[in-house]
Amino acid sequence: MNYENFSKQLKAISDPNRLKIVDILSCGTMCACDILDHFDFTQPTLSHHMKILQQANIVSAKKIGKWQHYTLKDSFITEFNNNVNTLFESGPECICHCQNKTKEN
Amino acid sequence: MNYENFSKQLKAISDPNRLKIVDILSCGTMCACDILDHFDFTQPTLSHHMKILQQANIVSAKKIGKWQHYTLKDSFITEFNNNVNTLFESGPECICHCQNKTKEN
DNA sequence: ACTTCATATAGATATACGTCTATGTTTAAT
DNA sequence: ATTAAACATAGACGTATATCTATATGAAGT
Repeated sequence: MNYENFSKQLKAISDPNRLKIVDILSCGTMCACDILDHFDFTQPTLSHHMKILQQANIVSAKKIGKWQHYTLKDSFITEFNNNVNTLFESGPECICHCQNKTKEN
Repeated sequence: MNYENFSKQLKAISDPNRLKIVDILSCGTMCACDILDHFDFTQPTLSHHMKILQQANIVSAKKIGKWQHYTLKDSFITEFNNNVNTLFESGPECICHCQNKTKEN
C-alpha cells in the first residue's frame, strides 16, 4: 500500500472541521454558503478548507452562477475504504510477511 | 458523531510513518527495535510516534524485560470502522437531516 | 455603469508537528 | 559494581497548518 497517498487523504480529513464538512457532504451536493452555516469560522477559512479537500481528490466542485457546488467524490469513498481494509488486514502482501515474530522466545 | 474524537484517531495515523507502523502491527505484536528496522529515523523519533499512537488509544504497550511489546488494539479497529461507516452513510441521524437541499431551485 | 452577493487570494500570525542530538532510566549480563 | 542494551525524556529547530483581516474576482440584478 502507498502510505504517502493514504496519508494525504487522512491528513485532509483529520481536521475536525473538514471532517464535519465531509459528513455534511455525505448527504449530497451543497454550496459553500450552506456549508458555512454549520460553522463559526470565516468565509476565507471555509474556502481554504474546501481547496484542501479538492486537492486531496475528496471533493469535486462545480460553479453554477455565483454558487460553488461541492460534492463528495464516490471514487474517494471507494479508495478510502479499500485503504482502510488493506491497512487492518494481515494479508500475504503485508509489509511484515505475517511472521508474527517477537523476541519472546 | 464526535468529530473531535474521530479527528484525533485520524491525526494519529495521518503521518505516513505512523501509518506504516499501524500496518506493521496489523500482523501482530512487535517490539520497538523490530519496528525501528523498517525505518530510517532515529530511536527517539520512534519513541515519540509510539507515544502518540498510545495516547490515541490505537496501540497498547507491555514491557517484558528490556523490550516494549506493542499491539494494535482491537477496540481501535472496531471504533475506527464504525466512525468511517457513520461518516460516509447519510443516515437519519446525519447532520444535514438528508434534506439534500441546494440553491438550484 | 454601479452595486451587491458569493467566493477566492494574499499576507500575517500563532500554534502544532516531525525530527534531531544529548541525556536519563531500567533491565540484564559479566 | 560496571557495562551494555532497549527505550524514554528534554530541548531545539525548521516546517506545516488553521485562522484571521484586507482585498480581488466574477456573476447577477437594478
